[in-house]
Amino acid sequence: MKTSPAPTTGRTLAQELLDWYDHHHRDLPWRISPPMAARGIRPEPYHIWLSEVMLQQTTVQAVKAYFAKFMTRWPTVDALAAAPSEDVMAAWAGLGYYARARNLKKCAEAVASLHGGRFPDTEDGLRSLPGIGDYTAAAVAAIAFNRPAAVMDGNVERVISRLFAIDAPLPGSKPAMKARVAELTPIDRPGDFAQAMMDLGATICTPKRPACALCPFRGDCRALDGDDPERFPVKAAKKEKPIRQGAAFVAVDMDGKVLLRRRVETGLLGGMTEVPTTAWNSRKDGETGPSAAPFFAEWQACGTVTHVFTHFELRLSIYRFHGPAPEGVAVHGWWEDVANLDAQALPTVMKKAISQAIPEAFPVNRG
DNA sequence: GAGCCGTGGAT
DNA sequence: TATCCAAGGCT
Repeated sequence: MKTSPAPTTGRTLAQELLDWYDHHHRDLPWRISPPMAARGIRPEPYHIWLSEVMLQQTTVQAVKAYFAKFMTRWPTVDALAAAPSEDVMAAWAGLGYYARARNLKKCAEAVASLHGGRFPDTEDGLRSLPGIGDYTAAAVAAIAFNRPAAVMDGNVERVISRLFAIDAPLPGSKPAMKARVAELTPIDRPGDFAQAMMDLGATICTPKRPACALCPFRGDCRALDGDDPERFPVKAAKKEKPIRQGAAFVAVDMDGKVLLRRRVETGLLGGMTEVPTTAWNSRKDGETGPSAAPFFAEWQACGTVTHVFTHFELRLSIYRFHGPAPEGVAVHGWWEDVANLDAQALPTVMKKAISQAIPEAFPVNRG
């Protein structure tokens, strides 16, 4: 057991990590692996940027299919900039945090029109673009442009907080932790260092049951010295989620078309497609029943759908109608063929609501 | 600075 | 079942 020490010098730690990365890095569709990099292959900034935005608060597993879809449909940032917003939103549907998709489009347009289709190659330049914050600016600068930027995400926070046994709770301790990262980041291979820290956090230095025996920092880790790595990082307590309730109305006309609407551009599910719903509030369900439907008809109750958002839980009562569409009902929306619902920008909660009323709307072809 | 902003997988 | 939380950004 070490008594003092100061973990070894920053350069040594970085070297230990890079050696580990050379052997244990993950192969990812947007990544240039060390052997490829050794042959002079550089990452494509567009690919790094797109993957980083998709990966914000989102798992690698979930991102892979979306990244492939975007690569096929929009191979360049110019192609993405020229795409209709509705197409981009529909392609993003299901991935969540839809402000990312709106900003993705804005960012692509800015790069295409203001920068000639090339991403800025500095942290500050990247940081000024829509949807690119501290993390993404540093990540793209380091990975795509080999800039020695201090990259800190949730993985890095975990690794650093354990390595130095930082007791101060997040997010307050973030600046101090970033300073540590900056000290450790090597001048050569800053991009690989950043990716190595994140791979380490994702595969070895995990939130639960970290595989410390396999960690390149096992001889330097203060948390491991203390015998309880899971204690880090220390985080501020989070508050509980309120429950909101509402009703959703799935209307199907005589041609088998469903009444849809587009949500306002900002806020929750901004710019996405929905079926008509009441407001989502905390009142009792009886006050938001079929009397709030988009038109008067024999609405049939068909159960409830529960969906958990980031800061509240939603309980939606679902109502179904099948019959001739009243005149003028779709002035603020449109009737969409059930067979074409997959091409719409429907967030998951809306697919759940529609599936409750029309079980065959989204055939379960998985598994 | 703290609240808002999705979703699905792991434990 | 409940909880956490994943390559965060914007206001």
